[in-house]
Amino acid sequence: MVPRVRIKDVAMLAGVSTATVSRTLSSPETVGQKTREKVIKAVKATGYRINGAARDLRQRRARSILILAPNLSNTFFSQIFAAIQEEASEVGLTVQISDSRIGRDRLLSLGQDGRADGIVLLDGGLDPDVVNGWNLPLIQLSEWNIAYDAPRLGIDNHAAADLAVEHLAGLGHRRILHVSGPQENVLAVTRQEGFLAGAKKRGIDQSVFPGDFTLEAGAEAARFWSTMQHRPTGVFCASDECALGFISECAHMGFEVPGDVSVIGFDDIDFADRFLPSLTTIHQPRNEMGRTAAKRVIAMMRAAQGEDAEPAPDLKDSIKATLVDRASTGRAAL
Amino acid sequence: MVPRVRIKDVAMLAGVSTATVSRTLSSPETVGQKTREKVIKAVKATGYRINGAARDLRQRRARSILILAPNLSNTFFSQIFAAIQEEASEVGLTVQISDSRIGRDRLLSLGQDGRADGIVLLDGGLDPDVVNGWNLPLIQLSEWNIAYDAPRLGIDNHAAADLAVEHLAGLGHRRILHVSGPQENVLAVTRQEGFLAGAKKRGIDQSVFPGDFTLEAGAEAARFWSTMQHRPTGVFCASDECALGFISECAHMGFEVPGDVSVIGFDDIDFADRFLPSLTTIHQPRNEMGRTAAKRVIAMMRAAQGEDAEPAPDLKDSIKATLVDRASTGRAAL
DNA sequence: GAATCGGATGTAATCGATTTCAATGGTGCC
DNA sequence: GGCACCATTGAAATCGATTACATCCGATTC
Repeated sequence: MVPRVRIKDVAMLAGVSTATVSRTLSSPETVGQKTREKVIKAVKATGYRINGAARDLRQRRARSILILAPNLSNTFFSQIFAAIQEEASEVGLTVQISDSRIGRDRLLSLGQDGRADGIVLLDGGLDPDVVNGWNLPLIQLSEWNIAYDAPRLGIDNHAAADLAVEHLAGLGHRRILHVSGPQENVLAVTRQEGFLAGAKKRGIDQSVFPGDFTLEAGAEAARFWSTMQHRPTGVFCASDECALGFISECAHMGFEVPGDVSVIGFDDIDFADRFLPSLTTIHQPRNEMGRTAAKRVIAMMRAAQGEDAEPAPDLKDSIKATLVDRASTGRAAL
Repeated sequence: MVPRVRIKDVAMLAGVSTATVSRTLSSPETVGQKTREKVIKAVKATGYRINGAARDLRQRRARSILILAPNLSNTFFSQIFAAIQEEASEVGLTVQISDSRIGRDRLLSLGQDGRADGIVLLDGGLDPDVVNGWNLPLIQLSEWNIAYDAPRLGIDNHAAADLAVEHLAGLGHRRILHVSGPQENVLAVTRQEGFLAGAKKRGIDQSVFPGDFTLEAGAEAARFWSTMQHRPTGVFCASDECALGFISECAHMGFEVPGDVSVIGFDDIDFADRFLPSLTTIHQPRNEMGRTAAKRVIAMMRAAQGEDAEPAPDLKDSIKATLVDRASTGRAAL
């Protein structure tokens, strides 16, 4: 182990005080020309890097954003993470990630140990006491929970579900099955409500199969669907994975999509476009979601640290979901 | 903003010194029964949480692992991230992630600002000076670079490619096309070498189409394939995305998989199993990879901090890739 | 020439924990 | 009873930066 270079070493080498070195690095304009040069030379010579822990302690901030999601391996989050990290990196912040289902105590610690100064929360299922107990700038993204005392950002899931129904109805489908997500999930419930409202509004014969967003649930729903007496001709799945599972199982059972049944998904994951048939779905702009959430929470962090000379930039609150019409939906057979 | 509770406040409330509070929290067995109880009561009453920055500074460690990957939105990494975070969380470490393509200086800082004490590197394309300059426990995962002075972990890509060739050859294919990855990528090059060696060994007529792992490259390769005079009957793609792109484009052009051409991918991403046809591919155990890498780097961190009373657990170094035989490959037509 | 001003720099306090070292008091043994 | 020992505890040093405050010095003003 090479002994680390400290600010004192640099100061000594440059023949100045540590205060001057610190100033040279953080606000060079307050240091004299010649001194500045000496210091910079010494910094280069020693390969000095500021010790983050020391700086964080003194400044009572962590220069770090914490992302919490209920399941890091869910590929839906990947682009969101990437977008947040990009925004963060741009302003010199680091990014921590953690699964949000790691136990109450650990979770509380994450938000209270002073090593993060802002949070992007992608989980609406946590104990509100924990979330509100963090007392940090926080934004809810995608999922939400009204008990959390924090702004939220995401698409209008109710309206998006209505888009799906509208699309199927427009193609002449009069019987539609909804494969829902887990009932404890806000997104699932809201999409289902949107579906039900949309179906009712249009006088459509609806039914719901309880799923859980997974491929397997979709496959199971397909098997159920095949046994129905009056088979719905349209199916709206609460997630793309679920829709792919449905279609895949249909193929195995000898049904054609969209010939025998039109299927529409939700999310527009990467493979939706390349699946066979390509999947009609509701597009969630995940990149934009991550980016906007990051900007928001960064603005909140600035404000919390009293740097809010200028007000936080005006960011639009709601993100617009759109329907992408591909090959998995078609006219209803008569 | 609620003023944070400091250790001093707890000490005062419990009527003891800060040293005793600290000890109660980190090594309770050294504190008297009654004192311990008083302190714990005071901790609960105040809701005290240790300030991470202060502790990190004093102990000269960060309790954090840094993950670096060339593109966070690549869904191949999701499971790896999840596995690493799980292992880390279990031993009380936090996880930072960053794109590894953020510029030399930022990158150097990440490994030198003392806010991480171990690194899992998923990028073999960084400047070796930067990587070796970190001087932190580090493990290379999946991708690697011999110029990095650090252990590596991953599957044997050469052998895995041979598995693919063997499979196709076993099905009677005598002409095989390889859709490669970018030539500056170690994985791509090694897989290609394995392919070439495997083909030569078996007297197979080979050709290579230069791709870049993406869906689009696969589609492009398919268009190229369709124009070949003696069309290969087997195709080995360097990634699953690429294979899906190939198959999808084939379908659009009216070819059948595996009727007209057998396609095999690489990685076994989540959707490989549910694609139509389901994709024969080389399975990379990403969960195990992440988990093992995390264990390794944690052991290295322990050793670096002098806690290596016991030697690091004996972890197997190489991870085994296997071929998953699904529906996208079949006997070669005569 | 004295007083004033302000830019550049240094000294020392500070952030909030951990840990070394010394002091204390109780216990057991002779 | 006296002494050695051990378990507890506290005072103060420490980690490595930032920053409030004091100081110094040359230039400007009257």
